[in-house]
Amino acid sequence: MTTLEIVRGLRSQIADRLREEILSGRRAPEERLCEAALARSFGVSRGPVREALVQLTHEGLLVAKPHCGVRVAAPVPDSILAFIVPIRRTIETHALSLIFDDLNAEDFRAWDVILGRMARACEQRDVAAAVEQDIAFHRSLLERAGQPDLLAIWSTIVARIRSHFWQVHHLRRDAPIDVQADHRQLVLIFQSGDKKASVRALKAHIASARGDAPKVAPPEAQRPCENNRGMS
Amino acid sequence: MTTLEIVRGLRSQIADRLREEILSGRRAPEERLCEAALARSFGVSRGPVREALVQLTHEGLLVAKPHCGVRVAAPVPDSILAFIVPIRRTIETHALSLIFDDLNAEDFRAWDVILGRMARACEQRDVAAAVEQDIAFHRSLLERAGQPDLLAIWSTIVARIRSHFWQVHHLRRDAPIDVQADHRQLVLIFQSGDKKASVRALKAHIASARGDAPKVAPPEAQRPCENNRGMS
DNA sequence: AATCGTAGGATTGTCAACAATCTGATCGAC
DNA sequence: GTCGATCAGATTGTTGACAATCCTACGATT
Repeated sequence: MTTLEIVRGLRSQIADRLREEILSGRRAPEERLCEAALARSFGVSRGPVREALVQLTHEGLLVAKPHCGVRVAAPVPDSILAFIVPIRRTIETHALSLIFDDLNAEDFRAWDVILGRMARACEQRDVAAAVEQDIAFHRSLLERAGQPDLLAIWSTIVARIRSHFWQVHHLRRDAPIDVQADHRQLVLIFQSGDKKASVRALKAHIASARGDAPKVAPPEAQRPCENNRGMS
Repeated sequence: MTTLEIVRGLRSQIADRLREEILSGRRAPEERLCEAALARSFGVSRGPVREALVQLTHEGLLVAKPHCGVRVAAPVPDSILAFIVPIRRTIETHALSLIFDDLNAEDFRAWDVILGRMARACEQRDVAAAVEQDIAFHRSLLERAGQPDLLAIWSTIVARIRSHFWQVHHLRRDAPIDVQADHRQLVLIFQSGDKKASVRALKAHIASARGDAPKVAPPEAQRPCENNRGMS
């Protein structure tokens, strides 16, 4: 790790880089990750790498077997995805309800920063950055709610949804969706002060099919709820 | 770590012991945990302790601040508890639906073992053991479903519910609830082969301590069910 | 007397080496 | 020819020491 911001600790940095490599598809599912090799490639010792692997294992991107190292987890099946997206929606709308009456100028300023980064990412066709900002936006809702437990559950769910989001965007090489416009409109509704409408809009936002619902639904998977693409 | 089973790795053992200490109340909320002190008390090096702390942080029992170590997390507020219990219920009933038609003699034999341990724990007024077996029973449902992602989300939720369960039983010194009878009856219903009735029974079994709270959206429409005690 | 700066101690972050365990590949027996 | 045991190599699990950072208490200054 030659020259990187030193403020966040090697564990976090390694975890971030590995997460990005896995989600972008550069690390294939079932691939085994060797601690020593990773440590060498990052130019660090095995200690921080081990801790990062523990973390990513808990995030669901890796699976560990004692004395046998870790492997990249298989992608989340669509049936599970369809099942957990509504849970995510429930959590986020709940968080929004909690914070809505306290929203102030600073909140909207923070969202504006995120929206700016999102717009730039969309322009540059940077899927990685777009996904990150998308998640950052929704995460900010949860963080603002000040409920660490809610955030933890949300994170566990989103880690699964994120992988699917990446996967879809990686297979299809066409232009990244302009998620920025959607989110900006969402913020505008929040700004209007209409709580009910805002919750409704967020609910629709998370469920929105965005035109490209996966028509490749697996044969045996009967979707218990409406089709949707989850993220963004 | 003087004489313990050596098969599971120090990290898991340390994590288990710390979890038990935290949940039982022996470690007060906001208490700071020092790596070196823990390592000394367990008789191991700091490496495994660090990894265990990373794990418990992800489980929500600890909160970490860079360069400042970890502190025991504050207990989960009742409002959050009331919100996440229905989510847990949704996940478990979904898992039961998935596996129901595949249940075989071996599954029931495994449950019988758990029920035996649970009965013994109840007899001996061993809250710790009773909770563990209770959770083990429900976890087996998720593990049997063969969906690691579902299990991960469930674990995140249950970690929060568990702390509350422990807390309640620690404050009230009266006899532990006879959770064993409840679970045995549940298994009997499963054995009858009536899927609908089984799902309904499980749904009733998992109810928030303060009556049913918010509706969670996921798949099957939810119907009101009678109140019941918290976990178990 | 109150506040700021500073030094000491304690704690976390990181590293390189040792010990235990597993994988797989070769070799021999049936 | 197939199956099982054995052994080398690689990989993980663990350790103790070093470096960086932070918290606390003390003292100087206004």
